Amino acid sequence: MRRTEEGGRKADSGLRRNDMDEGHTELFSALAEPSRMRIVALLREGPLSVGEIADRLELRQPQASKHLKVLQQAGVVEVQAEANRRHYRLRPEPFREMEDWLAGYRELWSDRFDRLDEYLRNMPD
Amino acid sequence: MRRTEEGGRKADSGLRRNDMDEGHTELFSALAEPSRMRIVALLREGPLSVGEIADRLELRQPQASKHLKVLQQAGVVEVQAEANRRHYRLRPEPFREMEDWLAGYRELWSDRFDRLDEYLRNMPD
DNA sequence: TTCGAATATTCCTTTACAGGAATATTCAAC
DNA sequence: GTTGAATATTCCTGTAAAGGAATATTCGAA
Repeated sequence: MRRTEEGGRKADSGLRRNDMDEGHTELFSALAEPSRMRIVALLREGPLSVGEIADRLELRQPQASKHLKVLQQAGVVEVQAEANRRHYRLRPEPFREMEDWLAGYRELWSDRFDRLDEYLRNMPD
Repeated sequence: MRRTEEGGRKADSGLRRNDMDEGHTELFSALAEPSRMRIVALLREGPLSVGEIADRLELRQPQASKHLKVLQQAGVVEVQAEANRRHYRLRPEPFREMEDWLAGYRELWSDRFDRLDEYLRNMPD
């Protein structure tokens, strides 16, 4: 099969607000794997080729490719072809999305919520 | 087996800084499941019993219990027993941890980094 | 046009995990 | 103690996903 260069990024256009919570499962799933987490951490330093990633993380090349594919489908990384090499880099979007998602829980550790929490905890049935 | 009430929270005391990235895989894994994500979203409103959670999300009770167990082991929720009922509530810690983790990537979407990104993208080999 | 490097893909096997159904446990009330 | 409600656990089964090994594809260079 001809390899398509445009990247398999899943369409993220038509997300209604209610789908958001479930919509992040692919992202979390992609990050819920030690090797992929290490890849993401490594790519913080900048774009790297598959071989470099495999070397630095002591992964076999096929596994590195597979993990990168998963990360790409989740929108975490994007690829740029250059001759034989593929340079993978982090995409900022998923991190922004995660930040937005997290924001919905930020009241959890605010002082105000801590007091409400305490209140409910001691509430009689 | 006797059910222990103290909760199976995984020890999070001795985390060296280098384990952090991999250390979050359990958390991401717990959230990488639609039903659990919905449970977490639901618990934002406040503590709920297993039955209430199962009802509101149209889950069967055993599945609800299982998901809550996973969430508990990941430290996402804690339980408070009250007679027959178990009241599950969100714990703020994992959200704080995620916020910290995310902070390490925040430069990704800063203006400064965007320019660096652009620079590297157009870099000759 | 053949070769070697870089990367992707396929096939296979093993393991983790989710859902369903049934059952066990715990507790309060009687 | 027996019962019923609330919850947890076990067993089973299907499925998705990860790693290993082998192979296919692509490209630049000789």
